[in-house]
Amino acid sequence: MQCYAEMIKNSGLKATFQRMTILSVIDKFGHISIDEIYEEVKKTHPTLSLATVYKNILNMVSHNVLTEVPIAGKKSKYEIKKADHIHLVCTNCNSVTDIDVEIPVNSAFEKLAGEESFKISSTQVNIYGVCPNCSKA
Amino acid sequence: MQCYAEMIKNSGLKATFQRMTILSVIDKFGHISIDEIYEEVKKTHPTLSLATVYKNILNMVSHNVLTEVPIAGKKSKYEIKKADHIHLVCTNCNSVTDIDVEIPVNSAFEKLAGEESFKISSTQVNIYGVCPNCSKA
DNA sequence: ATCCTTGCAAATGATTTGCAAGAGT
DNA sequence: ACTCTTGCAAATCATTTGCAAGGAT
Repeated sequence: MQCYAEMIKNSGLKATFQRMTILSVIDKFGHISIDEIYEEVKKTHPTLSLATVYKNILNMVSHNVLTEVPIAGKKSKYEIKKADHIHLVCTNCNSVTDIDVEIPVNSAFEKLAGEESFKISSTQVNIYGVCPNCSKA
Repeated sequence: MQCYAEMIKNSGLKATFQRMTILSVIDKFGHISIDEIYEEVKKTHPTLSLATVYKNILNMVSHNVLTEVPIAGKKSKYEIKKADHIHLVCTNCNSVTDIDVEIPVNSAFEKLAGEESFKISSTQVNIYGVCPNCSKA
């Protein structure tokens, strides 16, 4: 995840300072909610407004720079777009971890969807439970 | 899905008229958002308040009568709780359909989660795309 | 009789919008 | 230069809360 400016320009948006700052925060945290992004971004750029964070997240999601990760009972988190993968969601500490393998089930999904004549565009898999860290305590 | 009163009482809640009405609407529609529930419920019971719908959805989710289905870019929908299964989410008409098979991947999930020492409590799979109806048009 | 639940209205929180000034290409 | 983007404040929308009255067990 080297060049944020390129990612943004390639999507058709202008590479503003605000967007690059937001992207770098998301990249650093992996999965993060809008208000968390704002809190983080404020530390280095106190004038960057919450409205700007909102506008940009929406914008970058619809331009395929970011992906929304909706989570039951919580606010959505956002991540930099990459191939579909599995999320481990800790219901205790609210952390989200990627499992970086191909979703092992895409063929099964396609078969199922095919039976229903459903045209797949993307898949989203959340596994809820307790992460190793929280299990200890 | 015969006896709403039983479902509610078994969960430890009182079987009020409002809860049974809400449950029957969810049952009828399968997957439905809070404001849609309210609109529907108002038709037969105009005095049932939106606050009551909110309170009861939250309550029945935490008492395991309902399950929240979070959807990227949309408001969550709610369904009557049953075994984990796959949702086909149409990004065109916003409909949600169940695929009523065991999630074909639970063993794969467990293996993956096991490698990470992650204790699974539930899984949530959304497949986004275009449903047969919308494909025609 | 007791405790839980409702409905209302108000409070809070989250998100969106309009617009003039400023930044990117 | 031109167009897109920002920041602010206000507007809007979504959700939660407190409390007195009513309902379920």
